[in-house]
Formats: sequence, structure tokens, C-alpha cells
Amino acid sequence: MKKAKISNAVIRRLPRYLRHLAAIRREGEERTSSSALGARMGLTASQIRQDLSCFGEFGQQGYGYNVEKLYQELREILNLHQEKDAVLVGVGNLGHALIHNFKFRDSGVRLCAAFDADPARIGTQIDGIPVLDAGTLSSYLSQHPTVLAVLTLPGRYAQQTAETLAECGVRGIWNFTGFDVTLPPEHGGVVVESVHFSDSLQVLSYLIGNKD
Amino acid sequence: MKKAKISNAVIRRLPRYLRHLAAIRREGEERTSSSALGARMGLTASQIRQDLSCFGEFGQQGYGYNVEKLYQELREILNLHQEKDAVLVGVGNLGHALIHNFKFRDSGVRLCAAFDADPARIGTQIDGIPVLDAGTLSSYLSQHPTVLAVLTLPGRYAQQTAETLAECGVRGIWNFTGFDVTLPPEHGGVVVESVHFSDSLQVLSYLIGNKD
DNA sequence: TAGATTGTTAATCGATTAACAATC
DNA sequence: TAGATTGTTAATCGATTAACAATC
Repeated sequence: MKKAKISNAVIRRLPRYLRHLAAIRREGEERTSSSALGARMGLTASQIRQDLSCFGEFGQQGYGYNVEKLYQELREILNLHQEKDAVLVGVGNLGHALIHNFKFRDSGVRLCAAFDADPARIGTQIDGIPVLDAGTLSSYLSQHPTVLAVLTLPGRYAQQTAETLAECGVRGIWNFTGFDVTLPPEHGGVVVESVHFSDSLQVLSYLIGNKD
Repeated sequence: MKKAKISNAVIRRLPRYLRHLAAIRREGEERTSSSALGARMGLTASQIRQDLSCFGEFGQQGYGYNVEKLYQELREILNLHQEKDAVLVGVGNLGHALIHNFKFRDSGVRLCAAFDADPARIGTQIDGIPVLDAGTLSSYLSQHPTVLAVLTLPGRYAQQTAETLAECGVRGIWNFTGFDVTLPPEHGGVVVESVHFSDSLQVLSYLIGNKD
């Protein structure tokens, strides 16, 4: 039901808008404007108005934007208001850290189960999330339709596991393995979002190294 | 000694080039070309040549690029060849996971010490990395000049800790706190590279939600 | 009302792609 | 040599910024 294709640049700014709106909201402000928000975020007022206008008309001339309303609009645009079930695959240090620290709920995600191949972990719970046998992943998914999967297992299993997930109907894969995962289009456009720690560190390395 | 300013878009592609070159190298290939690399990475040959030409002339007409040479060139461009000392601040689950799993060495980073405020953790070691009292951070830094810091502590301490780090001469901050950190220019252009997990998940949420 | 600020159209800027002469 | 492929210049495309009429 969307009109024009939204550019990637715009999409990647949305969570940042949301973060700043959330902060302004916590500060108790009722209204803001494209110029105020822009000053705060280091963007031009023009860009903010242009970005938001991709999704609708959320402001009011002479007044600006109602913080609460714009905040909620952004949550809807990002589909955060809609509950999404997820599983996590690979309960190593990083998987454990995500289960324990990360606020999945803030993004509308309900982490339902974790999977691991290590018998010592299977059957345990982490913060109330059961750790199940990785061998039962696809049978679990067939019984519990799940839209999201968090990939935190060793890189060598990334591709194969991603394919299993895609076959079982997962729509989005949040990939922390550091390996690229490519899913053929027969899997109906499953989206892979990768968090490449090393890419980020290497960019930092570049930036500090060229400051001389 | 660099000529023109390199655009951010180019810089963020460099680690990805490196990753693919590393894979091609592992596969035992001796040469590649902008079109072969482009096909593999989903980029145009033109873009690859354009990107690389920002940094020098690494290819040869009629032949293409020597994989090993280009790989090493990219490592130099990113300053990965140059040893960089780092500290990690905040030894919670995520900090622990990074110390234990992340291959800092692959990016030329030597993690020298970790800091935490929890007395139960102070004095322990994680994979050979000593956990020191967070209260001694600045005195440590004055004795051990350190260019990089990994921020993995609770968000409410992010800004203040970043300022301390900047005052103590740290040049780059790798920020995992989920909070934005802003350093005034009086800190001589300390670079902050943030890994915002929630931004990434929210983009994924947007993308799967708009596939209907 | 007058001032402020929107959404949108037009202008500018920057990044990507195409074309091609140079040459291995 | 002929074919392949570079580095670079020019053309295109897309994203950002500026301008402004509409209006709260």
C-alpha cells in the first residue's frame, strides 16, 4: 500500500529520529520543529521535512510537530508497534549477552526461544528464555511460526542455518556472525540485516589513522 | 598526506572489499578483476575501480588486480597493519563476549586491559586480559598511552566516560552503549564509531513489515 | 493579525555508472 | 598481436538543500 520506494538512506535515518524523539519526549517537551530536531541531530531542517514527507504529513504549519504523535507515527512506520516473534540461534557469549541485555521488547520483538548444539546448554533457561536443541529448530519453527531470527552462532554455520530458517518461513535474519549470508530469491525475499563488528572497527581504524 | 577527502560511502565499503579479498585469497586465487569482484559483491566494476582509484593505482591493464597485493594495500589503507593499543570499559555480558570472541588482532588492535566498577570482577582476568578498577582508568591511560577504547558499559555512563577517555588522549571510541556520545571539538577530533543494535533491528523490522 | 513553520517544488550537490583511450 | 582490463573523464542518476506558497 506504499506509494514510492523509500530510499535506503531515509530508512536508516528513521531509528535515529525515533531515538531523538524518545529523548525529547522523556525531557517532557510537547512540541518540536524540523529546525529544532535538525539542530539537535546535526541535520538540516529541510532533510527532516523531506524524509518525513515520504510517509505522510505529520506536522502543522506554524506549530511544528507534536512530539508524542510523531514518536508514535515513527514506531508504526518501523513496525515496532506490531508484535514479532523471534528465535535466537547460537547461545555463546554474544547470544547470551543479547538475551540478557538487549531490549527486544522496545522494538516489538518477543524472543520466544534460543537454540544451541551444546548438550550442556540445552534444557537450561536464560532470563526465562528456554535453550532448545538446535537439531529441533525446524520442527519448532513449523509449530511456532516465527518472523525473525537472531544469528549468533559460529560463522561457519551461518549460511546453512540461514537457509534452514528461510525454508521454515522466517522473514528476517539479524546476522551477527560476521559472515555474509546470501539467500536465493526463491526464498521469497527474506531480508538479512548484518551487524559486522569488524567492519565498524576497521572504519574507526581508518578514521583515526588519517587524522595526522 | 592524502589528497582529496574520501567520502564516507567509499570508506564504509572498504572493510567489505577487504572481507571479499580475504575470501578470494583463501580460495587460492591469485588474480581478480573489477568485474569479477563486482559480480561477487553485487557492485558495478566501475564503482570498484572508482573507489580504489581514490587511494592509488593497484591494478594493471589487461590483467586486473593481484589478490594478495590488493588485500595488503587495503589493510594498509585501513591502518590495520599498524598496531593499535586499546582498552575496554564495562565488562558486562557484551564486553565479556567481545573480549572472548572478537578477533581484535585481525584489525591490528591489541586489547591491553579491561575496566569495570564491580569489585567482584576487578582483579580477575578474561582470556588473559586483566580487569582493572574503573576508578583507575585515567591513571592507567596516563601511564599507557592508548588510541582506542571500547565502550560496553551501561548507557548512562557513556557520555561521561567518553569525555574522560578523550581527555586522556584516546583517539577513537568504539561505542556499543546504544547511546549517542558527542565530544566537543576541543578534544581534537576524537572519533566515535557507534554500533547501535536497536537501529539495525528496527531497520530489519521496517523491511520485513513492508514486504506485504 | 503577524510570525512561524509546514509540505513540496526547484536547484544544487555528490555519488554512481558509462564510455573510452591507454596499455599490459 | 589481439584481447582484456585498467584509471579517468564525462554523463547520469539520486539525494540533499534551498526556496516559497500555503496556512495554522
